[in-house]
Amino acid sequence: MNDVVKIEKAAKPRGRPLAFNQDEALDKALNVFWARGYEGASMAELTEALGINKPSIYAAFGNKEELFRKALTRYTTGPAAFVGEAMKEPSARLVVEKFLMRAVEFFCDKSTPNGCMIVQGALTCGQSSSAIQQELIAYRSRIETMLTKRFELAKTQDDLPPSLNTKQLAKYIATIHQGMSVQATSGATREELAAIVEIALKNLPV
Amino acid sequence: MNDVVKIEKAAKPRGRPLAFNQDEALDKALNVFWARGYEGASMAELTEALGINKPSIYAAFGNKEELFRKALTRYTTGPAAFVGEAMKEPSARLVVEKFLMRAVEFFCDKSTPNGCMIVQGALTCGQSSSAIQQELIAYRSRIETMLTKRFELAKTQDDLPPSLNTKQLAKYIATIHQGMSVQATSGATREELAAIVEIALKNLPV
DNA sequence: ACATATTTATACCGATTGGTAAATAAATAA
DNA sequence: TTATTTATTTACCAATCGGTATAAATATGT
Repeated sequence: MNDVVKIEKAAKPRGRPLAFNQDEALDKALNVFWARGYEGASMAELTEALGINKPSIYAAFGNKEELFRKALTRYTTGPAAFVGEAMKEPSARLVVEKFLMRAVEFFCDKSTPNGCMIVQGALTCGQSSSAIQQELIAYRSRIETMLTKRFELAKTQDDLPPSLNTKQLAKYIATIHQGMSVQATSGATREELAAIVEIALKNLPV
Repeated sequence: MNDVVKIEKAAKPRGRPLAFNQDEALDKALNVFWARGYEGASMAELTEALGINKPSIYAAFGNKEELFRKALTRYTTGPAAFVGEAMKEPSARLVVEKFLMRAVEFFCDKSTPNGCMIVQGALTCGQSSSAIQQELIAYRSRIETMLTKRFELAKTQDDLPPSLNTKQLAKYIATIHQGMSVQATSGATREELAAIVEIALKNLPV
């Protein structure tokens, strides 16, 4: 009975209701961080983009660092979720193909900032941002690990030769990915990057 | 006679002599900008690294932007001069090989910051730094143009097939280069990057 | 109606940003 | 020696940085 009550109770919040949607605000913050990087995005620009005042941002998201982390999570689970999806492709070649081709579309999508937030979010920065810098390095490393593990799986499926150095191949793919992110930020077009992927795919061992 | 006088006159400067060597100071500034990027390097950190006071820096180099530009010129004509050197190799393959292999050594040199200053100097930044950002994009584009022209030359020497899209190949090489810069900044080792170059070189058309 | 809880807007905080004015120090020219 | 020129030091500038105290506004609970 208590359980029922707890479930039924829709828990109407007590005080003044939030005047903004948290997820929408996070999306707007994401766009600013994505385009400007962690340090390049000032709280002033963020508040303007979110359309809410600073104290509301701090109440809802903590501080700038936490706001960035929450935006980053929304990035990986939202627009950048294709990375995890690509790993599920049935062959190593298809995994790489999907990963890189989807990345090209993603980097050049005109409705979002160019390039990858994880690559350019804090490549270089002042001492005060080294925590974020290290976290982004860890994110990048994680993508490489995903590729490595997927290639290891492919080995057990006779999809890749047993002699293959999977870490090396993963790092090669990651390097192409990161390089294309820089290219996209510098104005490279979808067609140009697609041509790069085509070249890069030529020397896969399958 | 006047000419002789002009030449002989060693032009002893009139007032108090500079207490520091401009080139050495520029080298120190270069190291800070290289490691931290344009925005990540504060004037406070720069003055400390140079060991001279702010007014002396401003008197000698103008402002932060000009100091960065002068450091950048010193970078391209100094430690990064191998890029131009590589273009002089006798074949397209050797050009690419030298360019990428030297870049690996360069990015991982423990006596200098990791990665490439032109790639990470201002990939993302606040609005106020967009001039520097654009200049670095132009620098990157220039490297690509150098490669493209070198490949065009190779075509005339029967060193590359006439059907080859030289711009595409140049962009592919530049993408590897930029990706490796990101990797080096993230802690990749010389051996890891050398392995990437080896893979990348496999699909050259020669 | 009144107390309580929560969010809002305004105005502000100290620290740091890039940049400089003013005075002193060290050299040459006369 | 004295005037002139240039570089140094110290101290400071307005603007911006990330972050917050305070009080008014808006909801629910009783």
